[in-house]
Amino acid sequence: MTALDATTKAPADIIDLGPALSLRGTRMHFERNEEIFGEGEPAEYLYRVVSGAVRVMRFSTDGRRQILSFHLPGEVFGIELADKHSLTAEALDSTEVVMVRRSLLEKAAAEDARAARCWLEHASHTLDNARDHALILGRKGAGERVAAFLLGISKRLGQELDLPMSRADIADYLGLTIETVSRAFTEMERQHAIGLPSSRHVVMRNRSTLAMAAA
Amino acid sequence: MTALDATTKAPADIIDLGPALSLRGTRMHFERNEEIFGEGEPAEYLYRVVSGAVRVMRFSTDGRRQILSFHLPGEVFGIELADKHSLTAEALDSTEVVMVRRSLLEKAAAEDARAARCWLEHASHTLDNARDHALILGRKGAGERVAAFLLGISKRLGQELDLPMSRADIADYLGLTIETVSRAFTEMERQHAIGLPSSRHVVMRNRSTLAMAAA
DNA sequence: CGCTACTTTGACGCTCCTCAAGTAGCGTGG
DNA sequence: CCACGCTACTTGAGGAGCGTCAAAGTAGCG
Repeated sequence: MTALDATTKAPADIIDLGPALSLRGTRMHFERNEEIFGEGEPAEYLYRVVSGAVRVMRFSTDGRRQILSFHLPGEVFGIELADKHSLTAEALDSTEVVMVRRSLLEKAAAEDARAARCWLEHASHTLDNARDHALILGRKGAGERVAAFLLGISKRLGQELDLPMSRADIADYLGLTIETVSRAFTEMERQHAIGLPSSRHVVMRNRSTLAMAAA
Repeated sequence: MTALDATTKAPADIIDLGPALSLRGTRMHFERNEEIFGEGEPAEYLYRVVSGAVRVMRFSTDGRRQILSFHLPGEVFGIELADKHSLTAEALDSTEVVMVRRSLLEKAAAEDARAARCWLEHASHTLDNARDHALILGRKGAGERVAAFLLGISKRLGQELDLPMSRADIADYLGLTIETVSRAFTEMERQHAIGLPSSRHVVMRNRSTLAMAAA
């Protein structure tokens, strides 16, 4: 079931972590930049994006922000094992989510080994993404980072897409500054790898050029 | 049960992921720089370090290396859900490990919800470490990265320790070069934050200076 | 004792950050 | 409907930090 299917076909108030793990929850709305959960708060719920988009991030002690992931319609976030959140999640835009009490997930996992496995599978994918992210942050240049970001987002949103996040969000995701991200976008447009009819609207023109640039 | 306890008290050929999950395995020895498992290979085993140390890493397509974690005596690594490893693990030094067939773990998790939870807890800690790592790689300067590394390793090896890894390994863990890591070490010694009687032997002299530097 | 691998140190250059100015898009109110 | 102000984005100039290249120093090992 792809992200797209989830928005269109899945029942609106269900979080579906796999064949053996569907949980009923309640819908909730968040405004642009509104906090969904914050570091240190009790982790009472897990979430699925219905519409809109979400950023998940961690802060250093002196306030610098690292965005760890973006979540688009159909995607699940906020599943933690610990009682308290170690991350902060905010709506990128006016966003609709389904929230399910964590106790329901705990109960399902305790009663059904297949459900526990679905949970584990989700954690495993999250971990794999985090590892790719570390490779990007540790070993790639600015152009490569932005190319990797664009390839990742267009895999989820298609060849032509509206970015739900600002340049500042992209910068904090890629470990760069706003200006560097902006220059990379401009340069890719100049090379006809992408089209930029407006700053948030991206057309993937030459995927292989980008794949090359992402190394 | 701490890492130190595990080397001294735990039965040598047991991998212990928590109160409900102890698995018997077999010992195996690896030489310095020997591969324990490689990307793409079937993930048949999980591992615990008995003595020595291990680096776990991922490569970019053009061969650049990002070290994701180091594993010291008592620590578990190589637990994957996927059938194939997406990472490579190598011995940093002459290293003794216990290996347990993954099928045993799968069986334990399928039969006992508490065992599955232990597995999930391990994944959760791994993920939390990966997130801290992303913050370091994305948003910290060279000095801060090295300080964070030293604090992390001394938390596991004590105030006075022998680094099992080279400057090149530290550089590939922190997203820096050998030279930059070396310069940061020298600078910290100059500030009496650490002592460096030899290049691999570190004495933590002023933890709070380092904690400050790690920001 | 001499080789080899690792580490340190220095000089220089490139990438990306900083600071600053200017532009574009958009909602609000006149 | 346009003026205005706000925020986001772009562009440029200059500088800092880290990478690159080169060489010398050090330690382990046959």
